[in-house]
Amino acid sequence: MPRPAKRATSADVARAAGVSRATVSYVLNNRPDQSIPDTTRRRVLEAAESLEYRPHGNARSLVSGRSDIVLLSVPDLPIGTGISRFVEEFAAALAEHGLTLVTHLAAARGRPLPDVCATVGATAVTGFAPFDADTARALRAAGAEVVLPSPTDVPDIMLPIGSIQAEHLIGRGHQRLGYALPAHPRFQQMAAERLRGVEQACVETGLQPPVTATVSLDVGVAADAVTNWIGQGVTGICAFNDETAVAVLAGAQSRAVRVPEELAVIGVDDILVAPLTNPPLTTVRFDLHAVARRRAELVVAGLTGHDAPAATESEISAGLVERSST
Amino acid sequence: MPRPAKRATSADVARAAGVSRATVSYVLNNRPDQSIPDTTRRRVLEAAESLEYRPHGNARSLVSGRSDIVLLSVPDLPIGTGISRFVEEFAAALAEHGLTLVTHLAAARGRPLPDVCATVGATAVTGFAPFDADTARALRAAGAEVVLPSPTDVPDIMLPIGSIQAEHLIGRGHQRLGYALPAHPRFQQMAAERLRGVEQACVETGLQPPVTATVSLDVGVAADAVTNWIGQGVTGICAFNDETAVAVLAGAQSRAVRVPEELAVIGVDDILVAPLTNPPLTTVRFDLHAVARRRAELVVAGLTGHDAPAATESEISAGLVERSST
DNA sequence: GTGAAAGCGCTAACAC
DNA sequence: GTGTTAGCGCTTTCAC
Repeated sequence: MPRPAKRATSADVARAAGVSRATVSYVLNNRPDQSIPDTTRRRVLEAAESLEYRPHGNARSLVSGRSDIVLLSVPDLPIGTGISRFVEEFAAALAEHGLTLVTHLAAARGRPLPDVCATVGATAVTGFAPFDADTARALRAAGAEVVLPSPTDVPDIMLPIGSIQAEHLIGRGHQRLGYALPAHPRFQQMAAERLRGVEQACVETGLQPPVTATVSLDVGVAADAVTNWIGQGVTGICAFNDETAVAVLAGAQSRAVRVPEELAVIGVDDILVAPLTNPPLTTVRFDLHAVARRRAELVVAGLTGHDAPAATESEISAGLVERSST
Repeated sequence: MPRPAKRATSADVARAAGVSRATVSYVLNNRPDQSIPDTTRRRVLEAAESLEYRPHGNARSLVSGRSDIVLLSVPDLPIGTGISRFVEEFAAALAEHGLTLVTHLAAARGRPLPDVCATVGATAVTGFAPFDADTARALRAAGAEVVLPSPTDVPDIMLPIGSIQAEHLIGRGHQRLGYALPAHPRFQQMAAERLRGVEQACVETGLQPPVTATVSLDVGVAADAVTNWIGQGVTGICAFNDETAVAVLAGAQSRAVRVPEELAVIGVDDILVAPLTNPPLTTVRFDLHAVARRRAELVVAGLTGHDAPAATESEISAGLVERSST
């Protein structure tokens, strides 16, 4: 069978079916307000099928003035976290609503976000942290109808991770906590957020604030931190993430500090190797799948003008994964 | 200053500058074949600036018949690998050529790839494994000008990982190797590929083929595998990836098998915790950055019709990261 | 050097 | 019920 070199257009289908382009459009979009006889409908459908016709998204969004593209601004963090998982889940969730995800690395290289927003014609733009007022305005001017999260939104991906960690440790009887900060500069903001949660939990329980230390992914550095913690009577460590927690574990081991008897450690993320450390790492895992779905819902809600269904508490919360390191 | 509610169009700029839309187009696209007086040029530029004008990518590609969108089909693998890193690097590399990356999860959920290709109007489609003839044809019919890798291409992301691992071990005097396969079904194909590299290296050196075992991320399972390997005189293990390698390490430790004296282990990926294991994990790291750039070059070359510059050997190769587990 | 006009593929009023 | 027409924002001959 002869293959059309170029992709088929709506006009090709119309010609093949012996109808007008309007009719093709009606049939293919299932317009309820148009009643098309079954025979015509079938002819159109068959023609479209045999020509392998697919509507041209660009042209369509040009006329509707609204694309189905959602832009995600990804912070240029060192990898190993759940971010990529989030991205994939988010893309899948959006796809179910007929939306297409485009990610943009918010690194120095590459064009500014509003430019990208305009060139891809994004209808919605979202990121991990709220956009500042200027950026948000520029994004709107670039054509974005929905910009999330806004500064007033409780960023729904910022779960009370720190509190969960601290409460777990406190519930186990620990009276003096330490916090292991990551060394990478890009993580500082997120780390501060989580540390705040730990501090809050300490205050509420009448404990002193946690003793912080920056722990790079180096056994020596971690070992020194451990020694210092022990010296200050700290018995439980909340680590920024699992990698940092593994470093603390390694540091403790190198100083012959027993975990969890002398020092309990809790991480965040439940990375694949978490059950394989010695002892197996206790950690906080948040359900990226649910968070991503939730975010997709918010985007869709913003686009349709409807309110987003209230988030089910359990849907977006983080869960403790207890193993033997605490 | 009054903000335009809607995004500015080329016509708005023309009006503000007191010129025609054509002139705006010439100025903004720096058309060399048109000589525009500096005063006019400046007026246009200023108008565009003050209106925050950004060209509308959709409309542009509608007329040029070619979008700047590259579609990446991502296999639905369990995360923790370098895939996400590749995606991010790839997106950045494409962005430098003015191309936009859209990723699509090749999972069951979601529409078939050719559909997605057509709706986003992708000019190029690429993936990790070659597309079969039918899919490739459908993609072309959907408007893709470039489809990579083709079955005849040597998939440039499939580096000779297995060989590198095996050669390292053999170079250290190991005479009998083991291979630790991952448990996850989605990894089987990639694992088979790497295993093949190990087998090949063994054949070339006159060794017996490696003793394979499937090692899930469970200490018990790994421990049994270790015992079995030791029983068969195996002294060096190539693991499918670092997570699997960490499992082997844990298994060895639980059976009091000393690493690397009794059993050497080498992984792949250089995950963040690799230097933190006990002993620190030797691994093979491939430069995702280079691989991604290379892939972007291939796409651009295909689009422009030029030949891609030959890959510098060192550019796309994988590198050994020696640590004390071998 | 600059403007007028056509047209990319599609949808939406409005005729017939 | 279906076809005709206009136009989304942009680029691009082709006159002027």
